[in-house]
Amino acid sequence: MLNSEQVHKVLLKLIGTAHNHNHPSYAYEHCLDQNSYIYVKRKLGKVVEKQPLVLHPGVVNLKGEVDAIEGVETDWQTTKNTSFRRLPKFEGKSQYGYAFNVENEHAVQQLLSLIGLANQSNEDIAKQITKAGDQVTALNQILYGPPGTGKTYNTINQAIAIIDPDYLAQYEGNRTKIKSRFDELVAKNRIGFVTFHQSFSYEDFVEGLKANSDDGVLSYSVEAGVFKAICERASSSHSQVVSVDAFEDAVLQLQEKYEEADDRIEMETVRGKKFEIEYSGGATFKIFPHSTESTDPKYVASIANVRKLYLTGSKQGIYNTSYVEGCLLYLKKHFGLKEYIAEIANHESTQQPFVLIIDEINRGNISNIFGELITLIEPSKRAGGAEALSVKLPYSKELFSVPSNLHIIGTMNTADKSLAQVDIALRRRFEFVEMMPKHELMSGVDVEGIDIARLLETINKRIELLYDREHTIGHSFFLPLKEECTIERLARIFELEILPLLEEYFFEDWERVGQVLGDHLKSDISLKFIEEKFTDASVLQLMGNDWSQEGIRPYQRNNAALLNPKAYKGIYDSQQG
DNA sequence: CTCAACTTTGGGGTAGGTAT
DNA sequence: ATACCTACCCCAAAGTTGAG
Repeated sequence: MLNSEQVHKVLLKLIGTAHNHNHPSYAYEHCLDQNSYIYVKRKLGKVVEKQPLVLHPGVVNLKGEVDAIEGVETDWQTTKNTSFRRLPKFEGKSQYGYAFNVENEHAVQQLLSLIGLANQSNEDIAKQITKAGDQVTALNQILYGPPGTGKTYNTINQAIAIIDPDYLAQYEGNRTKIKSRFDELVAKNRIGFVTFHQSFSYEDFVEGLKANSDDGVLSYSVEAGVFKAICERASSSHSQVVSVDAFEDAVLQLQEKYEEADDRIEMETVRGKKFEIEYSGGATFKIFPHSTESTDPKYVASIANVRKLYLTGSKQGIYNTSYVEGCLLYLKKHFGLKEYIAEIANHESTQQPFVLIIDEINRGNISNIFGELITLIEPSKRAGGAEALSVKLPYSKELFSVPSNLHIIGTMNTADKSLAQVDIALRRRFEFVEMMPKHELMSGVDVEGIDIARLLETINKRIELLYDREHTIGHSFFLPLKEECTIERLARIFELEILPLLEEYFFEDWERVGQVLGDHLKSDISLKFIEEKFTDASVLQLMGNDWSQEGIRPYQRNNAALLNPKAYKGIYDSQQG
């Protein structure tokens, strides 16, 4: 059984000390939120043993639930010891709460969460633990695999997994939700997205000179590239950018609200004093306290000071503190501005992550694009790392380093360039994650009797045999069939995507393309996707009897087969031929 | 628009009183 | 002795002023 001092300590631990510096003589007051208090009995210089914890009279509504908690005991008699001084007097008399015995900290915790003001501290801790657990994702990674294996698609998931794992967990599988969150994060500059190509250069990626013509006078300015921009944002921010953004956002909302309302907005100070504000476009809000006679705007709350108070929490050097504080309070209450202090606490350990997605990373010339910065990417050489390194940039002459909260996700198409050919510099610095076709994703998709999963699996097995596994075909080419399950769609996919891809893989070695599609096993010629351009008869007609040259046998696609289900079945089932 | 120096206000904490 | 009340003091917040 806990006595008054122990309960008090437990509450301090669970709720924090923020609001309980003022205690009446007969009780410790603990503030749960703005309108909710609980008390612990208190005797000066002594310890109260019996039923030290006093809860709001309203808990009686939760009688059943409270009784169910183990280690909590009450006779449901309102105590006369400790009045709820925060509650208005009822018919001229103080209101009293119910007194409890509690067995241990856990019991107190359960009581608190029952009152509805769940001890968020615990939830937060739990969240942080899971976050830390998920945070094993490498700083630099490249998703590689054959075309159509959903590499780019997966970078979106990865990026959200890094930045907002809770969101991903919540909406796992809900593509539209995830995509919209992704777009939102891109808009907020938390995620950067670039696609490399042959002519992508250092100037685009890190920094370059940009010519400005000002009335015919040419001048040059250094312009930051994608990479430098996101690095700066990631490092300068740590958490500030996001919070400051949230703050500016809230202020903007307030200003807009004022415009719309076309009238003063009423606010309250910390003590509940009412005052109204006006905004006339400047850097301050004009204050009109209710309890003052003067009507001209004598007082102002500068927005800069509201921001300062928000960021530092210190009232030092801020004039008209009461109103500045009131404004901030209003922003928090009406525009959901979150506590900045809390954010620092949350993110100091797990800095806000940023993500740069580099699509087709192998298409760019790595040493041209990264230049000397390639070393800075290494986790150990990041800012704050063990062997932190920085470099002076050539144009701006600024000292530059890569922050450790920037994740880089690349995608690489192994059909373009096999892994073995990849720039050594990249291989050393990135973790490579293989993405292979997942034919099982297509299982159950049936187009006029064609088992798409089997079809894909068989094609890929043949390719592996004839070429290698890096030139297989991804499942995503066939994904549209899940929506539109028709032979016409399948024919389009083959005609426009699969066949061109195969032709490219095999350098127009048509015979092999045919083999991949099982044409060699089909006895019915009309089912072959690739047919000889000239029949024996026409060769005879064109070239005469003596002509017998091996090897040169032109092939062409047999478009008729594309719409024949049997032709597709023949790919994996030789019985069909 | 900022700041410092001021007065006024009112709520918390306390001691000590009162009722039980 | 305990439970509760309350007058009063103190101090931070609210409000004021004038100068820069």
